[in-house]
Amino acid sequence: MHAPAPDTRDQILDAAEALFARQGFAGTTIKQIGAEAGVNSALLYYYFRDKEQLYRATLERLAQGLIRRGVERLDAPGPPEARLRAFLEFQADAVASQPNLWPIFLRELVDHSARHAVEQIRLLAATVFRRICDLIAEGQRTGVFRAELDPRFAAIACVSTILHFFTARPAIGIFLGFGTEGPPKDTVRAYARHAADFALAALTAGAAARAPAPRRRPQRRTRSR
Amino acid sequence: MHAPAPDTRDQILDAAEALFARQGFAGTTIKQIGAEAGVNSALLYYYFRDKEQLYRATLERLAQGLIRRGVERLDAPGPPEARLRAFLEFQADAVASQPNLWPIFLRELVDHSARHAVEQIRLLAATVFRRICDLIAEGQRTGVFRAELDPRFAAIACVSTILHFFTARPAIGIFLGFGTEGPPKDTVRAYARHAADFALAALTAGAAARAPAPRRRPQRRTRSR
DNA sequence: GTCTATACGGGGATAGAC
DNA sequence: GTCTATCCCCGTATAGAC
Repeated sequence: MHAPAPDTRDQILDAAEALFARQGFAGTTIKQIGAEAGVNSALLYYYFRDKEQLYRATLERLAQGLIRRGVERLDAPGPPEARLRAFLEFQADAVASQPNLWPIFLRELVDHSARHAVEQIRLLAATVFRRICDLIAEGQRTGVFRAELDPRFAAIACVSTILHFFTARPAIGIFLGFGTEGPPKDTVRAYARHAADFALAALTAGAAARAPAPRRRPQRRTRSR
Repeated sequence: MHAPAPDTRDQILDAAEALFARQGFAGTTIKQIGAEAGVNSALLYYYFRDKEQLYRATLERLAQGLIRRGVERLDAPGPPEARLRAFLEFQADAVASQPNLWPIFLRELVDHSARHAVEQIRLLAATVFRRICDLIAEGQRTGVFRAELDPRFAAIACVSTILHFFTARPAIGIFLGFGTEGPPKDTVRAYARHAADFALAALTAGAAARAPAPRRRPQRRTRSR
């Protein structure tokens, strides 16, 4: 589309994203953002109506990418358990490799009860979350996942095992004998693998895995709605 | 012990705790705390050196209670899986019933990387966290829990399923079709039960549960270190 | 588009009267 | 112990020159 322009506007957005992630909305000043972006702070008011609009713009940009790539994973072909595992690993990787992603949403959750991100979260609910639930329900129908679980609760629990690790990183660093900076990269990767195993095990535990043949129950279509 | 005194000092601590939990450290003003406590804001400097010391005092008070009651649960008699389940349910209940508890520690994690709470977290590591790990290791020795899991990672994952629910409450509210205020109480309780089941299932999945009789393998001693 | 200068409000902390 | 009054700094946002 209209591709070019490593514009001033983008520089401002990048600077704002990094600072909001590190310091939160209230903790970040317009002058800091200007300095980080290499422009005068008054210029921010030329591109954005006020501090809040700039903040909302960073949230939108981040959510877009997350949803797009998350849906890619979830729509890939394959059996439910493989797709779920792939998604959980993607999620851990996304959060670990994009240092602003989770901090900024986490802060939005605790500082503003997600008030500035309702739109984005509704989108997440209708795309990523919905697909995870469908995936789990599908696994339940085919007998690889336990049927007693509420798919929505199960989806939340699966995601929790990954995200809380990053939320509580400083504390976990201490628990595991590292500093407050949190565990090093390879420990993070090891935990991510463990968490995916953990979640999958919880779903499949005692499942009618030995229920033979793919039993062809009328099976309602998924209705991508 | 020295019981009396619903002192001014305590009123200030209570007010500070509530406000720090709702608004964070930076978001709360000395004048707000004074107003909420019903005293003049300058008086805070008579009881506490500055805003930060007041903040640290609230963190200490909360951590004390948490550790004391958590250890009670974990030291109760019974088989590992029952004690772990009891602890997880206690944790959900503690966080749900003490509205300041998790918000204040969560904010300390994201706003200050737990800098003001290192002492408390070290204590948690040496008491509650350690006991959970031992509990899981014990279950692994007796064959009720899967042996492949790293007990420390497993402990983190168990706790995550509960805590993340409260962290992400506004988002989860939207996911489940409620508002940003998050799901109502009975949904929270239902999720907590589910999360405990989920965690226990992950631990016991395919475990030698059907391995008969308490098989008396040489069984290394626990070595309380 | 980008800058300088500044108005305006609010927060932490202290001095000192009672 | 508790209050009033106040100092000083810093943040958002605007006016207006270049």
